[in-house]
Amino acid sequence: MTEISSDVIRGYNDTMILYLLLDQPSYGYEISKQIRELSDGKYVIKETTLYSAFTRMEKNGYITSFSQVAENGKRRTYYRITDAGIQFYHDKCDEWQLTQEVVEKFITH
Amino acid sequence: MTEISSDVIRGYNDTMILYLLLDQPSYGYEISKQIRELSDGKYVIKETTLYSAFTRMEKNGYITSFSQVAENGKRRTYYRITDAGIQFYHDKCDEWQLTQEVVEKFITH
DNA sequence: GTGTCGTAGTATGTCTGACGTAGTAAATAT
DNA sequence: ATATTTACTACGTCAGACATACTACGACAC
Repeated sequence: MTEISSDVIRGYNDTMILYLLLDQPSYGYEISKQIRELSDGKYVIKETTLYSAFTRMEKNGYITSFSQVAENGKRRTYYRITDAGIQFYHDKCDEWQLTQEVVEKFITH
Repeated sequence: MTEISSDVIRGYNDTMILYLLLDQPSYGYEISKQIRELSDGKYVIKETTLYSAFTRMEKNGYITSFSQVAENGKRRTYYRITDAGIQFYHDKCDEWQLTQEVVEKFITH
């Protein structure tokens, strides 16, 4: 039986970011907007949290970065998810299911 | 609109402990066993995590402690939930609902 | 009579993710 | 001209989780 770590949503920023990279590469500002929109404004990721997540995930091999000049002439750092990143994302989804089940037992509705 | 903090399950140990104190006072070893049992062994709280949660929550006014000699002659530190603790617990339950809704948007099943 | 297991903790220190604060710089809106 | 939006980087702090280690008592086996 898998034991879930107690350090849970704390690490779910990474999962949210990876989800948004599944379809195509993206960059900080865009990811930030998408998280805000997808969550209906309920969750707004802090810039420092976001960019440090990029750094951490690149170090862990879950994403790779490349620099590119956008239509508007600004240079952006884009991030692309790797196979290891996809794997990590799916593992986190499984962990989330387990976590939900556990936490639910201690919640009163 | 309430914004959820990104520091989430990380703080849910407190919620689980408080849940187990709702009915009657209890102590570390017992709480630990109950968490393991209620979660079907999926979550086993670490001793240090548990006892530091007690210290923190007492400081925050969510629980109070008293020492008592048990049937077996051993001295135990019992903890009792306070009104502020009950309030905190319910707030956490609400937060959990919100968090679930948000995270779900980024999870693939 | 000794060793191990279960009970019931305490002490100390480290690590990590989140985030506060601040600053840079170019493009766009007013 | 100025403010706002876009798109970051740098630096430092904090809290919760947890690793490691230690104490102490009772029961029970061998």
